[in-house]
Amino acid sequence: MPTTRTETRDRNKRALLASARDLVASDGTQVSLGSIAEAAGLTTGAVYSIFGSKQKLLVELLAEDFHRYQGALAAVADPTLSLRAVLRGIADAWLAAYAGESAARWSFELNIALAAVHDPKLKARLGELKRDELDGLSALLTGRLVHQAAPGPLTSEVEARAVADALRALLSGIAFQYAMTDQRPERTFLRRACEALATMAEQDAR
Amino acid sequence: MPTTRTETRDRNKRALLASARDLVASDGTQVSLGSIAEAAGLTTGAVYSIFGSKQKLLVELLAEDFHRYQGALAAVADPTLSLRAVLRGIADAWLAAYAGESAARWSFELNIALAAVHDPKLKARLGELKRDELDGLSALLTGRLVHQAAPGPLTSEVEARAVADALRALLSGIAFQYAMTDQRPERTFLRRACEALATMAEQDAR
Amino acid sequence: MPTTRTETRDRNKRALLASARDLVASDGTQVSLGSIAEAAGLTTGAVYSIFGSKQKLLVELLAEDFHRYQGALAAVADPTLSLRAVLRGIADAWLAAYAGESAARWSFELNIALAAVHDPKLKARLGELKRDELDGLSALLTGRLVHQAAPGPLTSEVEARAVADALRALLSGIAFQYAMTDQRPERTFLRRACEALATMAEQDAR
Amino acid sequence: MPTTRTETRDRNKRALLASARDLVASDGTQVSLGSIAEAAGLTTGAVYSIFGSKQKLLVELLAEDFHRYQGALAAVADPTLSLRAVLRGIADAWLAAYAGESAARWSFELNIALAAVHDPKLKARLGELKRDELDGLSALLTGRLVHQAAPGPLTSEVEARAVADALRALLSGIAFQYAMTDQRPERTFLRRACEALATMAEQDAR
DNA sequence: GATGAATGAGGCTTCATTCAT
DNA sequence: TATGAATGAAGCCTCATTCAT
Repeated sequence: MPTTRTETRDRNKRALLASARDLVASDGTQVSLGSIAEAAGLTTGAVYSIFGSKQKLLVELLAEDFHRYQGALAAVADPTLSLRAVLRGIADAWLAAYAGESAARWSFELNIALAAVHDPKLKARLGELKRDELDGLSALLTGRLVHQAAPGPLTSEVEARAVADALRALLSGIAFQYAMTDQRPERTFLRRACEALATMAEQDAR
Repeated sequence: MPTTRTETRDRNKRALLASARDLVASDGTQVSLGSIAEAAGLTTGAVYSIFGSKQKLLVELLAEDFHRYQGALAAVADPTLSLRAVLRGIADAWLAAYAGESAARWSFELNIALAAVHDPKLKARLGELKRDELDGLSALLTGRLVHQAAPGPLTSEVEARAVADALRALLSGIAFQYAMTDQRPERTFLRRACEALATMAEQDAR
Repeated sequence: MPTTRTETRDRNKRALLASARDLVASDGTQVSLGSIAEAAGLTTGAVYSIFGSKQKLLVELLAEDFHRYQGALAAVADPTLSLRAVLRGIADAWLAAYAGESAARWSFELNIALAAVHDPKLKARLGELKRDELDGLSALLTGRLVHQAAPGPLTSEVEARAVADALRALLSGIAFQYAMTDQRPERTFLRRACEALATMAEQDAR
Repeated sequence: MPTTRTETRDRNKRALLASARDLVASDGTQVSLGSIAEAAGLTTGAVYSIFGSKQKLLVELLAEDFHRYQGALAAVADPTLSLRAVLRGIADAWLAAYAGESAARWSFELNIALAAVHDPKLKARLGELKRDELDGLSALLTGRLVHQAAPGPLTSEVEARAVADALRALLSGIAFQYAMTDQRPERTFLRRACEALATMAEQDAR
C-alpha cells in the first residue's frame, strides 16, 4: 500500500510540530529551526516547505496547543455542579492534561507566549485564543451555585468572568512556578487553590 | 574633588544594570549586550570589565530585582492584622511596587526567570531567591486570624506556606497575563483574588 | 480535437519563456525559478522537464530575444536610402520594438548579457548572436550614400562595420541609461544621436 | 612605530573596497560577502563592523568609483578647445582611466548600476552621481566651437546637454560591449565614435 | 510530462566574546 | 579601566535541483 504524498507531508508536519513542542518547552522559542528539523528527521528547508517560516510554525503550535485542552473540560459541563465543584474539576482536568509530560513541558505556553510579546503576529493570534479561553471558562463558571448546597444564589456572568480571570492567572503562575523547580504541583494543593477562588463570588453575594 | 576609579566603576555598573533592566523588560533576555551598553553610554567591553559576561550581568540583575520589592511589605508586618487584611495589603504593595512602570516592565521577572530555566547558574541563584521570598511570605502569613474578627483560630505554618505558594503563583500569573495585554490589573480585582486565597486556610480549619 | 502532448508542452514552453522574459527584465536573472514557474501557472519541476535547467532556459530566452528584433529592420532595407536615413530608420525601429513595454523591460538584454559574462554556455551563445547582429547591421549600412544627395561616395564594408559597432554600443548604452531612470528616450534625441554616427564614415571620406 | 587602531581600520576598509571592486567587476554584485572578506584577509563580520551591510559597502564602492574618474577630465578644461577636440580628449581620458585594468573590470559600473535597479538606496545614490556626472559633462561641452576653426557658433547649454547624454550612453554601451568580449576598444575607434557626436550640435546650427 | 515536497549548499546577518590599544 | 574592531559560530532563510508519485 503506497503512501501518498499528502500522507507523507502530513506525517512530516506532525513530526515537526511534535519536536517543536518538545524543544520549545525545554529550550524556549529561541531553539534553532535546525534542531527542530533534525529532531523530526528532516532539514530546515522542510520547515519552509511546510510552514513558510519559523514564526508560522510557532503560530500553528500555539493554536494546536490551545485546542488540545478544550476537550478536557467536558467533565465539568454538568450544570448541577456547584461553583466549587467546577473549580475542583478544572484543577483536575488541567493536571490530567499535563499528565505524563516532562517537567520542561510545563514551560511551553509561557515560552511561546513570552515570544509573542515581541511578535505582532503571534501576539494577535494569541490574543484571539486567550479571549476564546476566557469566554469558555466564563461560560463554564456562570450560573453555578455559589454555596455548596442548593438552593442558593447562582454566579452572575460578571462574577464568573472575574473568577475565570483569576483562575487563568493562577494556573499560568503555577505552571511558571513549576517550570522553574522541575516539580509537579500536588493535586490537593492545586484543588484547594482553585476552590479558594470561589470566594470571589461569595464576596459579591454578601 | 576628583572621582576615584572605584566611583566611576560603580556608576558605570549601576548604569549598566539600569539599562539592562529596561531592555530585558521590553525585549527579553535576548537583547544584545551592544544595546545595553549603548543605552548606558558605554561599550560592550565595559560589560566584560565589570561583570565578566552577559550571564553574570543577568545574575546580578536578578538579585537586585528581588531585593527591590522587599521593603514594600513592611506595611503588613503589623501582627494584629487578619489573614485577609494581610493579603489585601500584599496586593496593594505589589501594585504599588509596579506603579509608574511601563507595561513592558511587567515582563521583566518572567523573562529573566525563563532564561534561568536553561542556565544552571542563573537557576541556582533564582532558586535561593525564590526560597527566600517564599519564606518571607510564609512568615508574613503565619499566626494570622483566619476569620476577620478576633478571637478565632490562627494560621499555622503549613497553612501559611500553602497560601504563600498560591499567592506567588497568582501574582506571577497576573503579571504574565498583563504583560501580554499591556493593561494593568485593577486594584479591586487584584485585592479580591488575593483575599480569596485566605479560604485555603479556612478550609483546613473546618 | 484533443490537444496532443506536444501541443501542451509547446504551450507550456512558451508560457515559461514569456514569464521568464518579464521577470528577468524586472528583477534580473537572479529571479527564482519558482516565481517564473508560478507566473506561468506551472511548477519548478516543469522547467526541468522542458529546459533541463535554469541556465538552459536563459539561453533559449536570449536566442528568442534576438530573433524578435530582426524583422523590425526590414523597413530600412531599401538600397536607395542614404546612410543617415538608414540610421534614422534604425532608431525608429528600435524605439518601435520597445513600444508598449514597461520601463523595467529595458533592462532585459542587459541583465541576461551580464549573467552571460560568467556563464560559459550563455556567453558562447551570446557571442554567436552578437556576431550575427553585427553582421546584419554592417550589411545594412554598407554601400550607402555617405552624403544625403546622390551622387557621392558610398560606405565601405569597413566603415559600415565601425558605424555598426558604435551604433550597437550607443543603443545598449541608451537602454541602460533609461533602465536606470524609468524614463523612455525621446524620439528626436534618439534619431539625432544615431544620425550623428554617420559622421564616422564622412571622416574617412575626407 | 605602533599602528593606531584608526590606521588599521582604514587599511582594512580600503582592502575591503579593493577586493569588492575586483570581485564585483568579475563576478557581479551577487558575489558573497564571504569571498570579498576573504580576499581582503578578513571575515564577514568585519564588513559589518566597517560598513554595516553589504548594500552600504556597495554604495561606498559606487561613490568611490565615480570620484575616481573626475580628475581625468582636467585635460580638456582648456576653454579654447573645439567641441570635437573636447570629445576626443574625453575619449582619451576615459580610455586612460581604465588602462591597466583587467577586462572583467569593465563591467564594474554596469554590475553595480544594474543592482541599483532593484535597490532603492543604491538607486537614489546612483541617481545623484549620474546627475553630477551629466552636469559635469554638460559644463565641459558648453560654449565650445561647433566647427573646428574659429570664429564660428558656440555650443549652447541645451546642445551640450544632448551631446553629453549621448556620450554617456555611448561610453556605457562600449564598456558593456567589451565586458562581453574581453577585448579593449581601440583608441581610434573610440575617438571617432565620440567625435561623431559633435554633429548633434552642428545639426542644430544648421 | 508534470508535480511539489524535500534537500543541501550557500547567503546575509547578528552577537557574545576577545584583545591590542 | 574602557574601548571598539574583529572574530567565529550560529541563526534564519532562499533556491536550484532531485525524485517518488
